[in-house]
Amino acid sequence: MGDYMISERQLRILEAIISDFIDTAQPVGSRTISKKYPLGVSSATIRNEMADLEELGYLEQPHTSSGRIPSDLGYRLYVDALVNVHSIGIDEKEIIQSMLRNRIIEASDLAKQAAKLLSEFTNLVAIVTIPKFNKCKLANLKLIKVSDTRVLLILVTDTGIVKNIQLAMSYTDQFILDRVSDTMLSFLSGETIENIDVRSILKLKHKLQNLGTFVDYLIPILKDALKSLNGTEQYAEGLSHILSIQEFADSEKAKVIFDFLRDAQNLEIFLDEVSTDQLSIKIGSEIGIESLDACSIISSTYKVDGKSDGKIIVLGPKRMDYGNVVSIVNYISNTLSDVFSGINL
Amino acid sequence: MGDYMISERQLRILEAIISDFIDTAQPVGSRTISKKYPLGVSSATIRNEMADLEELGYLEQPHTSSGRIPSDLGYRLYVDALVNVHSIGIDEKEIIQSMLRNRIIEASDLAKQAAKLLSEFTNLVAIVTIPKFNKCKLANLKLIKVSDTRVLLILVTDTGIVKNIQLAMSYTDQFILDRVSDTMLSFLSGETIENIDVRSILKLKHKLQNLGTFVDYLIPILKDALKSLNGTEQYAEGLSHILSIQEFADSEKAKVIFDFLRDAQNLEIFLDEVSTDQLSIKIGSEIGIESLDACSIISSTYKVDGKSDGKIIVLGPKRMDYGNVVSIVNYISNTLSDVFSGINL
DNA sequence: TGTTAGCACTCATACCAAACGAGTGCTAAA
DNA sequence: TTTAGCACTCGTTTGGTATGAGTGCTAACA
Repeated sequence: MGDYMISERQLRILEAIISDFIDTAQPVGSRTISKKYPLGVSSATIRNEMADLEELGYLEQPHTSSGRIPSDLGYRLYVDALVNVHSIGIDEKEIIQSMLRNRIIEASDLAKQAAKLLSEFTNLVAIVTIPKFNKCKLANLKLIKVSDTRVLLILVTDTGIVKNIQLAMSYTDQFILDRVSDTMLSFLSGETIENIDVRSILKLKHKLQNLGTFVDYLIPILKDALKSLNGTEQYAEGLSHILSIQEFADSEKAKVIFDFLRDAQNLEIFLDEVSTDQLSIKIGSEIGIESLDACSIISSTYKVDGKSDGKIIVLGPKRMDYGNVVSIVNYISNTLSDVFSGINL
Repeated sequence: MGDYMISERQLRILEAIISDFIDTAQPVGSRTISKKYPLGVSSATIRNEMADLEELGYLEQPHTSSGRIPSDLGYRLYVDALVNVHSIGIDEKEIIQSMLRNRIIEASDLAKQAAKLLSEFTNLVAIVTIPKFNKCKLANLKLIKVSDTRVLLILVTDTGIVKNIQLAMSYTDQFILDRVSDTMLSFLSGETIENIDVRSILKLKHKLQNLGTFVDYLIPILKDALKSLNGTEQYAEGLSHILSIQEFADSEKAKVIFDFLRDAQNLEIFLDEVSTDQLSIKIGSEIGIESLDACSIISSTYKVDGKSDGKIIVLGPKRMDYGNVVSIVNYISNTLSDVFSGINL
């Protein structure tokens, strides 16, 4: 990339056009640019340059004799070459830190909170997924009787993530459950969750010989339960922001986005497709999903202890404040990394 | 109620008008009625009756020389006297039964699933709350070390609801935690959550004399934690249906509803206000919330073991199929009652 | 006395042409 | 190479008219 066949002045003009369009949502004309931006050239000159920029594919004209709007390619150039990512303010940082480090203990709450912050600071839709649980190490474990037929399995990782899984079983004496879970813990503590497979559980049987039948019974249930940990949990917040965006003022258009995001099936695939780069910006057709052609997504990946990872996604109209959103995504991504990695005391 | 100063024929005409308006969303005129509905009178007669019905407050005229639309009072009469609630089909029943009785064990999943069904069958917004936790009896309790400074308090009710609360404390030896939680359980088991106050916890101290300082330390933390249980958990589904409703085609209007529903604060109050009757229908201004003036809500209460209760709410435009929605709400409400009460299977 | 036909009137909506104006492309002069 | 000027385009606004759905009222009718 980097090497665009385009003059410095053209770049400046493109920048002005896109900035203005992001502000006003209106096709922008040469006169507007020459008046509002101190480029030192007349509207006629700008007019010529705009014609060239259109020919190069950076601009589009909704109809003859209207102003220009950026094409996806134009946005791409803008994002690559022109957006400057200022760091977010100290106040925002403080809020984010306090909201994410304060009294949140469950992974799902943390993700939800992060999504909320993200959508509030950007006024856009935010989605945060929970890191795959199975790369973390087991730190604590309990089996708790919930009813005569149900048991709650609680897993705590060394990173402080808590996860509970309901098991359906008809063998629910709390005394036995305590013995089993104590033994399991002493046996599995420090193991990564993904390594807790049937084979390792089988060894448990030796340690609990007097409870052999119970363990036999428990193993397939545990196996199922651990499998259910593989799904990606995600939290979306700020959907209603879509309704405030001019591009989606027509509720038909808003509905397209809503319906896409509601369909979990879609979302799962969508999230998988989303780049696993540290930070990725996809604009309109680059997303490759027709119903999101009018949108851009900015996504990032956060790592937990450098291993398992979760995703952060902001979805908005192409006409968004890229610099601002990128900086917020970055900051929250990093914070989330830290918090999940257990650096939080 | 029951005794409306209104003739049989006026009732018939009102019914025809409201039915037609629910179908078409257009103000309905006298001629439409005389043609579409076999009332055996001419449009002129209907015209006269409509004028009377307007004077009585059952109809409104958006502007002179347009057709009539029902007033809130008109809808009220319609709902009270004219809607007939047919039972829902056997197919629907089967779907609901299988979705709610099948492999769901967590209260929150159950509520979520019920809300989903409700919104899918009605094409409207559905909200389902989980029965208030603090009227349930304590069935199980554990303290689990999460990190050196964090402990998880897990509460299980006799109705099978699981709740975990984070405690920040620097006294986190799992062996001690086990002893304390075992004693607490033996001591508090069967007590309703709301009765677990400081006084009852104080008695715990006697039972754990050798851990006196620990209990001193624990009590204020527990007190805080229990306070945080008072919130009502609720699940809303089908928000996007709003966007398909003519009344809210303007995304400004849709946003009003969205914003109201998103604000948890609002929702909490709103849910408290919602009638605790077995079944309640509120129309427009009857709701008493300005931003919902264009809506009706149909709500019901389901009981768990005749004690604690949860709410079921369907929110839609006043122009909704009341008969259908009522029957679905009723059926799901009853099913939910059953499932929650007999959750141990 | 209740019902109906007829008619004048209202008023939101559709329609259409003209005026407007923001913006362009092109040309010619600086 | 830049700029001023100008003719042209085309979506939007404007205003005036027609349309028609619907009303209220009156008078005739059963």
